[in-house]
Amino acid sequence: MAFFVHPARDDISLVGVLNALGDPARLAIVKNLAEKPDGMSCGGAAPCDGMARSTLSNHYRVLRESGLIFQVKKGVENINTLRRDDLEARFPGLLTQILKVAD
Amino acid sequence: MAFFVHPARDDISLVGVLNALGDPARLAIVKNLAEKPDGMSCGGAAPCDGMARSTLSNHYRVLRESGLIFQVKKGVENINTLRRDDLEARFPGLLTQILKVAD
DNA sequence: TCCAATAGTTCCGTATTTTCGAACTACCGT
DNA sequence: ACGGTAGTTCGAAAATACGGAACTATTGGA
Repeated sequence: MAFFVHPARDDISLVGVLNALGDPARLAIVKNLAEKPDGMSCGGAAPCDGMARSTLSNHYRVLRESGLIFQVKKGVENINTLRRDDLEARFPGLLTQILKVAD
Repeated sequence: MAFFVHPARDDISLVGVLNALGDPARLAIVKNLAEKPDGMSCGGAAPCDGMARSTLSNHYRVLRESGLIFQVKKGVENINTLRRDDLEARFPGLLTQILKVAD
C-alpha cells in the first residue's frame, strides 16, 4: 500500500548534503526525522507552524534530491524517512556528527 | 604589520557553517586552507581560475561571516586562516569529519 | 616622489533562487 | 459522490548570488 513518491537518488554529493542542511527549516526537519526511524509525515516533521505548505513542500524536495530522505506515500500522507544507512555508507560518520553537534 | 581585516565573529552557528560549506567553491577553499595552518591568500586558495574576483571576494566574506575563517591583511594580500580551534571548541569533531569525507 | 602592477573590495545591474498564496491532485471515510 | 485532509504545482514577488567596472590599498621600481 505504501510506494515511493520518487525514486531515491543514489549519487549523494557532499555539497548537496551540506547545502540541504545549511537551512534552519531543513535542519530542523532532519533533526525531527532522526528521532523517528519509521518516518514522519511532512506536516508531522514540520519545523514550525505558520510556514506555507508550498514552502514546506519545497524543503522536502530539496532534502529528497540531496539524498537525505526518501518519501513513500501512505494513504493521504507522505512518510519521510532519513536515509541513515545510505548516508553512513557514502559519508561515514558525517550525519551522526552533524546531529550530535546540532543537539 | 599584519592586522585583522575584520573582527573574527564569535557566535558561530551550525546552519551558518553548513550553509557556507554547502557550496562547491567555498568547500574547495576550505579544503585548501585545511592543508595550510599558516593561511593562504585569497588568490592562492582560490578553487579555480576564471572565477571573477568579486565572486571570490563574496565567498570569502561568507566564510568569514560564518566563522569558518579569519583574515589578516599582510602587505597587499589578505591571508585567510581556517579557525580550526574555534570550530572544534564550538562543534567538536564536526569540521574534522567533514574534511575527512571530503577527501 | 611618482608611476605601474598586484590584490581585493564595493557598487550595481542582471540572473537565479526562495517564498507563499491560489488552484489543483490524490486519497480516505461516510 | 461529497467533504475533509495532505501535499504538489504554478506564478508572481521578494531575496540572494554572480560578475563586470570602477575603486582602494600596498608594494616595488624609475
